[in-house]
Amino acid sequence: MAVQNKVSLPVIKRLPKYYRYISDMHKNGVVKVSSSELAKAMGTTASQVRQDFNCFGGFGQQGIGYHVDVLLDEISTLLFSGEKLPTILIGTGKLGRAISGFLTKEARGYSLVAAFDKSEHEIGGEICGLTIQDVSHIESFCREHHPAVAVLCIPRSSAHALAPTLVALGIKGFWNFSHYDLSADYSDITVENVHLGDSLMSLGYRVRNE
Amino acid sequence: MAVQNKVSLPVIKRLPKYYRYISDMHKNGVVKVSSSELAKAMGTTASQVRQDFNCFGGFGQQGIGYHVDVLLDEISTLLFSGEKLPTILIGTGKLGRAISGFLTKEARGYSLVAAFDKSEHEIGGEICGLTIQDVSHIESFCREHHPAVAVLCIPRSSAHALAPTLVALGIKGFWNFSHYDLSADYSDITVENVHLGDSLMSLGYRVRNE
DNA sequence: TAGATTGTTAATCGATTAACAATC
DNA sequence: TAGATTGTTAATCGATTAACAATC
Repeated sequence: MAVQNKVSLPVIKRLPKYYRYISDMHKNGVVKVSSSELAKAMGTTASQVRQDFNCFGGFGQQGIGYHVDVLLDEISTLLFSGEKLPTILIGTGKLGRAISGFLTKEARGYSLVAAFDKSEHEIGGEICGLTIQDVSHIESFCREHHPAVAVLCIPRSSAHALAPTLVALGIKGFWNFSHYDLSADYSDITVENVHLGDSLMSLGYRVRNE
Repeated sequence: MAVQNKVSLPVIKRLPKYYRYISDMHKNGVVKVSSSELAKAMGTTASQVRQDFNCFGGFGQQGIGYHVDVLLDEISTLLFSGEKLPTILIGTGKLGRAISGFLTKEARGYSLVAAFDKSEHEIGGEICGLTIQDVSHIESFCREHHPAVAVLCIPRSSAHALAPTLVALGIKGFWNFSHYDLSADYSDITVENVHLGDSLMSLGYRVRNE
């Protein structure tokens, strides 16, 4: 299985949705599913389902369909295989606390290894079982522990200031809640942007104008 | 100006980013900008900038470029014109608190008018200056106050259970943090999904496999 | 007028959908 | 074998990019 030479971003972004629907089916005891059944449930087309799965080598059997457990295994492997990604949180405000709670309690494949803030008020405090460190210690921490992912819950200016350091220290992935456009300034890193402001603005536009 | 018959979703989703960059330029005293300058700053192409702006009638002057203040005005009008959207929050856990804080303090164009939860522990408490109400009162509240937007910070099962009621009560826009796929089950409503789980999974895939 | 840069049409590119041969 | 459904190739669709005439 698995040829996955350059799978396109739209396909990758659909993987979690497949994972959600197939997990559900598995929980509900569904054993076998066809591309058209899955497509109907998910609101997409059978063609797309088959094209997507075939990006990773194809998980089905001609004439039969897909075994739910095989599908779940394959997609889980794609999404979660290997070591947990050591992750640091930067910014322990309200949003940082909610997000790190989610990451440690509900997400799979990540391990929160440190949290940083610049405020005296936060440093020394506790978050997800970790002691909040002064962000000025971030460089020495990264040199020693080599985290792979950074979660940015800080304002745009701070993110802009910190980004070159983090990239130089070998951070490969950013879960970016700041409004700074990381992807514009760096290549060779992976960024998932969660721009709450952008999201609200486009929602507003559509509610008002559609 | 403004012809905007059916502007495509990719264009709409780019509006907030234009807004951010143009706001910045305005703050920094930039008076005039060409499509190629703006494109370079934003990491896109001059063609796309001009195509995008022309979806809304075109904001520039041939031979000259775009006036930053005109651009900012036009895009602000598109994004924020008219009444603030009356908005309700459902789910006042950690995430709900962070998100409603963002909506009331940092976002434009929205007005949080009520917050609901189902937990005894939350009901009667305070959030963003509002008293948290029992979610069982949501129907009568909506009949009286006609909110336009609902922010869903509740688990998937609750969202699934509540959605038909909310849609029937006339909610037009959903800012959906639950993992329930609203868009699959309803049309005629506008949904902005913030699927944190999906976001983390696709980040993980890319960090591991790229 | 000449240079610059838009607005807009045309070409390209990529993603989605349809079709069908392979095969269980 | 016949029916079903995949894997995969071909056609379509839409979005992005390029080109160029309009015009400031």
